[in-house]
Amino acid sequence: MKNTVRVRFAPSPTGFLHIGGVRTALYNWIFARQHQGKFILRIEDTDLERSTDEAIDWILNGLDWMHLDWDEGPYRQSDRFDLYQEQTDRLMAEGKAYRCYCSPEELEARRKESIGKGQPAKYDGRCRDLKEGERGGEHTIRFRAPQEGSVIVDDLIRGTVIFDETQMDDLIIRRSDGSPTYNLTVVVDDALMGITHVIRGEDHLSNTPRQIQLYEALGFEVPRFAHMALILGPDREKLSKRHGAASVSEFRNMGYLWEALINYLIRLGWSFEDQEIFAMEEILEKWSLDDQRKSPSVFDHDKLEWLNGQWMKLLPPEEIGDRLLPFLERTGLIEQEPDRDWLTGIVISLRERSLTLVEMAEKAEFYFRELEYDQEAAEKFLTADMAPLLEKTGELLAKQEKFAQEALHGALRAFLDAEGIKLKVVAQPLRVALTFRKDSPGLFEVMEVLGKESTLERIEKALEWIRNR
RNA sequence: GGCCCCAUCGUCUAACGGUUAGGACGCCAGCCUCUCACGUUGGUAAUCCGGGUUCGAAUCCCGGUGGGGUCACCA
Repeated sequence: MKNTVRVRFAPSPTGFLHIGGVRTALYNWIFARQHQGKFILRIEDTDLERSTDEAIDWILNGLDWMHLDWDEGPYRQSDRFDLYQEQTDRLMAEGKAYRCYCSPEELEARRKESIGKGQPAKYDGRCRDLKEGERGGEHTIRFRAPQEGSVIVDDLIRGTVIFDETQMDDLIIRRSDGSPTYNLTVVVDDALMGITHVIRGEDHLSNTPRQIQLYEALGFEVPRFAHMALILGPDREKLSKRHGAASVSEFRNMGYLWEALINYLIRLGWSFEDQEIFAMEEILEKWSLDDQRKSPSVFDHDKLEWLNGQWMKLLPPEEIGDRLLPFLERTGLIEQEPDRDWLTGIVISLRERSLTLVEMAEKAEFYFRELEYDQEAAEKFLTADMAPLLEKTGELLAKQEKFAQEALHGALRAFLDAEGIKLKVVAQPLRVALTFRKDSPGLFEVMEVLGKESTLERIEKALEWIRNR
């Protein structure tokens, strides 16, 4: 029987959950689900200086919001230092690691020197073959990397990548303060946790041969690797905060739906026929690591926005209503739970004209309170010669029993036909009266959501405004 | 600079030796229409360059060029 698939997402908690990070998590999550495997969350916080609990919260919340749940963890590497020490001791005992007494300053100086001479900036092996007691004091521990031959990375996305071992550095696996470093911890944990597939960003590809050396030195089975092409900013460099929004929480705050974000991310480097819209169930069915493109992708904000607009219409309006609530609260439009049917009506009227929840909340404002008239709109449409028609329309609406859009539409149409007036003529003044703006959802939708009382009130208010101008 | 990866419209991508090089976002125009949108129809726009291999190359090979990643007591 085949080993069950075990994959992991292993972020370091040194900042917000980056969009590239969440894509890595997404790939791993999907891969695990597709193979009835386990998705493990591991926090790589060996750098005690830079790791914060706050950042762990951001990561957990971000994954949570993206609906990427994990089966094990979160493990924290800072709880596992003993394990790394054990393995380091083993390497030392077997002569596969050694103490290095070179200070950071010393190393820096020698690095500069060799770069100056056009040599590769690798550790020069100064302490590699020290005799007992030759140097002393504060020291790190370095892995004695094999120096001849080559390491072959058989990558699921990139194919066979060959690295020359003569290029390989003796990397530090334990700092002078006794803490373990990334390249050791990642190998030890992936091995001990039984990780079968390491799916991560291409920025880790060059780490892979050194990690393979470590797996072999430790006698661990080497997992399969898959290095996915990176997401780039508009300047074609690795996407970062420099490029504006780059964290999950920012997208969330900008009113994006997680479904859209996932949909967007999965289409980077992958496609299925001419399809653009993918729900998670469909992704699980159709996506495959084997189809993943090797070239990096530029993050396109416009396309994400379009996709979000699609998802705003795709999800049930009740659901969008739920998601909209925090944004309405944020702008002070509601203090308490509004009537759900009413909220749903608002969503239905706005979902075809809002690309994000933020935009929807902004556009919804007129439903909640009376606003200042848009100056241009009022001047153009709330004119003295429109007053009589507006007034008659008000009277007509006042007579309507059933304040539903079809009925209202029919009634007004009949009235206007009898008078020989086009709907167009009264539509704009009416719109300004009801919504204070020159563009809005359909008039009759607005009336229905607003209700008879507010509708008549607002028409009355507009008439008064005309009289006073 | 060393090592590694990558290369089709501006962007995301399809075409896995034979297509008028397809779709999507964006942009432009028409239609729809009570406004704005949505929708819809059409348009704009690409195989980085040079050599091979082949009857035939976006596709395979080689070499350039270009872009990216990585070279920490960060992960």
